[in-house]
Amino acid sequence: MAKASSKQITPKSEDFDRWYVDVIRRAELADYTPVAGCMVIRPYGFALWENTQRALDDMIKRTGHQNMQFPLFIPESLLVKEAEHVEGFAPEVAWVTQGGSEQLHERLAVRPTSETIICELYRKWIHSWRDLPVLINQWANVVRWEKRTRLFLRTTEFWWQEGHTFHETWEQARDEVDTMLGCYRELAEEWLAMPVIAGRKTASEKFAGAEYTLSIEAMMSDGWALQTGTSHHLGQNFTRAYDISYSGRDNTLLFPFQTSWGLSTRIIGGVIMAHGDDAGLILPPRVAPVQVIVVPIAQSGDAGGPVEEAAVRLEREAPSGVRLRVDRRDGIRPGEKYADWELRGVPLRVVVGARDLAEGRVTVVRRVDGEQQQLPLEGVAARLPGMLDEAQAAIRARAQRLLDERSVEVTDLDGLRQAFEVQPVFASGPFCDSPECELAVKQAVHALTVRVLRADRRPDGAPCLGCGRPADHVALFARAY
RNA sequence: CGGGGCGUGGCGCAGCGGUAGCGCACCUGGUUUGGGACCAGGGGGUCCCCGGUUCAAAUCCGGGCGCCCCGACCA
Repeated sequence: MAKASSKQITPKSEDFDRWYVDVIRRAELADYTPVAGCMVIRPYGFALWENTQRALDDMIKRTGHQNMQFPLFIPESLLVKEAEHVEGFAPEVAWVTQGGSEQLHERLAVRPTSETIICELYRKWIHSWRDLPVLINQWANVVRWEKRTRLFLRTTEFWWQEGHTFHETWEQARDEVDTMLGCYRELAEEWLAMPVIAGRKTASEKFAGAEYTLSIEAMMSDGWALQTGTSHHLGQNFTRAYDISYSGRDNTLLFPFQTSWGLSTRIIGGVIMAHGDDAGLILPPRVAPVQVIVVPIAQSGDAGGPVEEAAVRLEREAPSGVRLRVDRRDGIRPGEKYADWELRGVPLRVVVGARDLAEGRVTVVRRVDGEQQQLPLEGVAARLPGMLDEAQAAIRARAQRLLDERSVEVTDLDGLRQAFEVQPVFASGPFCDSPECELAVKQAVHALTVRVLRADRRPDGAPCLGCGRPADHVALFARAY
């Protein structure tokens, strides 16, 4: 039976943006704050981020990097040394001009990213080819002054990791950039169940100061693209500007090649939009703060009875590593508990009630598709890890199906136009990567962007869909957040 | 930065000259519990701010401030 509308969230199909905000606030992932454009990540949302963080941090360490921490502030003189970089970030930098009651002699930027200060410090520390490679990472918050913000996707302050490395050769930096993009792909696909398309950004979309930028792009369930991780080959642009030089193997003075790569809390927005439905979040088990919710169906006067006994048994028998919780809240009926945990995206629900218990069974319901089964209480706890793996796979498969269904091939601008007439899609087609053709694409379909030049596809001599000259790439075209 | 809209308990709104109300949420007690319960009681608001008009302003007038939505720019 339909309840008062205030208990429900806006249906996705009715208004995707409102659905998105409703889900985040009702599931208590995050909220607005008194600070314009800045959000607060609430415990449930932060637990989701922490699980994501842990998975990525392990990969960062496994690939040989170490964590460290740099200052929040960057002196103006430092920030401006790399021309393209400053120009790119200038409109988004927040400045500190006063400390206590005293005017500062030099403005301090609140870091929008840390390349510049890291270069300044490593200038002191890199002297020899033996000091290379430098492989470091920091988890930090950064500030980019945004005119228009959206929870998780674009806020003035956000949280991320930024990796920074220095290498002897261009090729080593290239390999690093590839490796880390691979980690991001693994995180997105294996942990967050979001299939992604990887590739290189066009000149207009690359990081300010980079030689080139790679990214992974995921499809949200409305067909829009979300860039969920980026990896930049910085060449020697910064190391020359910041005068990081070292003595090489042949005793000549050299500039190292540099990379940087980042993944932010934005990816949480991706998880929400990629998987969620009208009932709320659908979280992949590997990162879900609560993986299994046990709902006891209490009967009046049976405190300590068989229902509670079964709940306790599940708690005790759940294999370590399974994040299981029993919802013992009093005064809330089971239906409301179901709705509540569905909203929060918990992958599995175990319903423990007298009726099933009389036959020695419990009911297990999977969030992603509502699939329901009665299983013997005996041994059910041991089966949870397997069921969680299946749920993870089901979420991934569902996202893959969406991506497949809404991907199209195009060969000319007309085809591109037609592809977007019905609904937003991921369109792929031969592309020459000239600024003129990029503009032509943007004009052909409103708000359309070149997401990436796909790493997994070759044009095989097909003509560019913009100019007709032989294309060097297959580009992914989509509307993007 | 251009166009539009809105500021009234925590949230969503109504009231548009006579001193503030509804739904949800919240608190207490009880009955309930296999899909968002019910009954009874209760707490909570300088009606965004400043000024003006009036016997009387949430309501009318002037000026601020804040926020949201739609467009141009962006992880």
